[in-house]
Amino acid sequence: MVDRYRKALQTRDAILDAAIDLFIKVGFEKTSMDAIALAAGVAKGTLYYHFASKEGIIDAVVERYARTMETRLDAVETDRSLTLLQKLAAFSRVTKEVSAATFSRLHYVRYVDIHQKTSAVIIARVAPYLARIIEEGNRAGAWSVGRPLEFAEIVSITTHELIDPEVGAEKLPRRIAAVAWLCARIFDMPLEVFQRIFSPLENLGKT
Amino acid sequence: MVDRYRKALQTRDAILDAAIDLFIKVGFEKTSMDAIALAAGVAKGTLYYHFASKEGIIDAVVERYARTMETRLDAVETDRSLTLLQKLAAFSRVTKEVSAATFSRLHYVRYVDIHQKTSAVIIARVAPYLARIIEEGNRAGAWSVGRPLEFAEIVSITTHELIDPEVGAEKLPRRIAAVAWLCARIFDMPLEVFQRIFSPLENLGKT
Amino acid sequence: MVDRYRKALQTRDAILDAAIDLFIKVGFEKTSMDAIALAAGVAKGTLYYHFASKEGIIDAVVERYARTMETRLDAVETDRSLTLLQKLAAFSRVTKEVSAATFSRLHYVRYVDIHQKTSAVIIARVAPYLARIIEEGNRAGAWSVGRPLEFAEIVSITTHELIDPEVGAEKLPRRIAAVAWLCARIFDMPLEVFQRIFSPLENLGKT
Amino acid sequence: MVDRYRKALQTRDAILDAAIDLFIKVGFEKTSMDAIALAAGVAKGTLYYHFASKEGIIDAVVERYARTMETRLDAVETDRSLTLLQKLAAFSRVTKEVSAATFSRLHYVRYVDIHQKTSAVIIARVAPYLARIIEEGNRAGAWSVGRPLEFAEIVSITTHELIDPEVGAEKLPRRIAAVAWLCARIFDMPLEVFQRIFSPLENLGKT
DNA sequence: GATGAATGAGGATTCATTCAT
DNA sequence: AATGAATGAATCCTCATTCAT
Repeated sequence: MVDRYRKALQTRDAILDAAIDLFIKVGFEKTSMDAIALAAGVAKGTLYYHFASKEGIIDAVVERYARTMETRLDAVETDRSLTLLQKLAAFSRVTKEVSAATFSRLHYVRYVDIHQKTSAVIIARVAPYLARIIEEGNRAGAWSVGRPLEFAEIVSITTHELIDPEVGAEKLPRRIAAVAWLCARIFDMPLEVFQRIFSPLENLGKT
Repeated sequence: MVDRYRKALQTRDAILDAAIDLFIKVGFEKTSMDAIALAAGVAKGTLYYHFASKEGIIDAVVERYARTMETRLDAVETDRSLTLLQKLAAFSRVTKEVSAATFSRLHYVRYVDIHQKTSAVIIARVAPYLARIIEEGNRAGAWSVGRPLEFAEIVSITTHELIDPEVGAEKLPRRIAAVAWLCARIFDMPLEVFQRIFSPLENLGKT
Repeated sequence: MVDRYRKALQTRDAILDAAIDLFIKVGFEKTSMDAIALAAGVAKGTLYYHFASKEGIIDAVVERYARTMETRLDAVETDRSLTLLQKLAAFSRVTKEVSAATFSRLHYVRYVDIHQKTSAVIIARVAPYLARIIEEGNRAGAWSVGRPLEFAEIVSITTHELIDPEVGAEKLPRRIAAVAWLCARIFDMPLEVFQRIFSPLENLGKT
Repeated sequence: MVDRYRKALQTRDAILDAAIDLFIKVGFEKTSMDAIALAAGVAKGTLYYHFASKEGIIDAVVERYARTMETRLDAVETDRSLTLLQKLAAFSRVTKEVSAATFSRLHYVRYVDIHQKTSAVIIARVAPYLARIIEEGNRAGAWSVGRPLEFAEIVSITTHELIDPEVGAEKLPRRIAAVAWLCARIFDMPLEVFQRIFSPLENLGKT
């Protein structure tokens, strides 16, 4: 009973793994269900046993990583040992890491639906974490940033968007520097603070 | 002779008009060449007389509007009667107008290629105009903004990206306010200046 | 032991009930085994425990109702208290009733196999009852009808076939009238006799 | 121009010919679009250039033969050189011939939609011809048949339906004899008249 | 300059059936 | 007696592209 169920979950995961891999490599539209089945080592029909459609697979993929992101950010948010700036740095690091592992790759899947779905996740489920950190700083008098949520959205999307290899990977360092400079102004803090915070981003393209 | 040539151009334009219309309405991928031919009132073969492929049509569409953008921004840039702030406002207004007419609509065409092509145009052919205005201000001592080109890219893409109806049209005013607030900080100028500059953006969604 | 056996029969019947319901609602071809299993509240594998195949289910469905028909018509045939005309009326009534409950519905299942199987049942297992009544009348001198079996087939199929809602329910009364008129001629009896016999048919469509 | 158009019509007809052939041989559902294309000697895409869908092909097939039927029956109806009985015989012969060539074959295509579509054609577009002949006879006093249209429907469908090889080809002669006997009674004419009229039907199964 | 008939590879989805448990 | 995960063959349809006229 239970074994059978567990086995099924494994199959489901194998499909998801194979799918995300192919989506990233050749794009969503150009990934056929045949290819996914082949890569996952299951029959094509099995795909439809576990997911309603190709669209359903993508939803599952996005959801799986949205969950990962939330779990990681929850840990940061509830960690009382961190200072505000450390939380900011942790936010940047975590989003960068999870993103590097999946989101940022998903982002380049040549399919607008995915693009929109990941953007939506970032806006709705990631940016709020950053916003809450900013608000905390506002209350504590560490800085004074207007429109925390909207600002968080801008920064989150911008780092997600501008750092697009296709637009020109060589520009990455200068862009990160620009974001750091921008944050320094906005938070009214020394440039070095944000240079340190954003420096890990530079490895992004090298995955 | 010339008439025939002119007629051909008209046909070409009719195809482009029909294409952009359909791309926006139902998306690029879901727009078939048949549908374009039907909407343009020409035979399917005619499409291939004027364009090498479906991809070629999209390139032509993007190019047509990149040209429009450049022409308009050239006029702003060479207008000696404008002050720096007026140029900033003019830049905002022009990009908004042309965008509203075509780019922003193209942007929502559900096809990553278009998305990337318009983003590329904004980065490579629109942002530099803004960067030059910022640099001019830097030189004139009107403000002091680091990394002008990268900053111009961020602002251009951000206004292009964040103001996405699908992400939530109701958030538009607050986001514009956030951008205005951000610029005020960056340029170190009164908030009202940028509120005035960005206020026309609010009508974007209402087209 | 017996309980288990009884339980199994209940499951079998539940499947049959669910199947006939779906066949009638959406047609045989469009009814998937999944749908039957779902509607019957059993697992898909159970279907194959009780029936060899989808085809097997339909045979069982047809057989179940052929049996019902025979049981009812046997009762009519062996009822010595009925006059010939009463038997004729009873035949009409019984076939109509059973048909209305199942056969006529089965008949509209959009699948030729079923259509043929029900027609075959009517020809081979229902018409003979009518034929024997006619022959009895021939022998008794009540009427003189040529080719009793073939005539019985024609009448049975005709009533089964012509009274097809899809062909036009509004024509039903006039068609029944035509059959009555035809029988009056054939049996050489007053029209009213058959008008009375066939009148219950008019409610057929209203089930 | 015109040549191209004519060629297209030929292609269309070739598809229709191939389709009807396969429908009859292996049934509608079991005839794949691939098979039709192969048999017609065209590419699969060509099928969809000429017909919207598989369903569309069947509609075209039915319509083509409905037209044939009408053309032939129009000729009979307007032929002033024929007596009433000759028209009756001609009706029987024509419907038999066209039916033998296509309709009756179509009728056995194992697909309810076709079955219904041909039945509908017989009811709506064939039976009325017979009804008009009967009415003419009623007016002329040649016979007195009640409910001419409904009677025409019954006879048309019956001959179409009962003469079903699958129900038992060996019963055909006896059934035709039964129909002849029935008509003799209904029209109140000598049996031989109708025996002569229906005799050509006996060859039906031998196609 | 324009046409439209023809192509054929490619892809998503359905579903009856099997079988280990 | 019953289950449900897994199968894979089968099928309809889409569509960018070609080319003779």
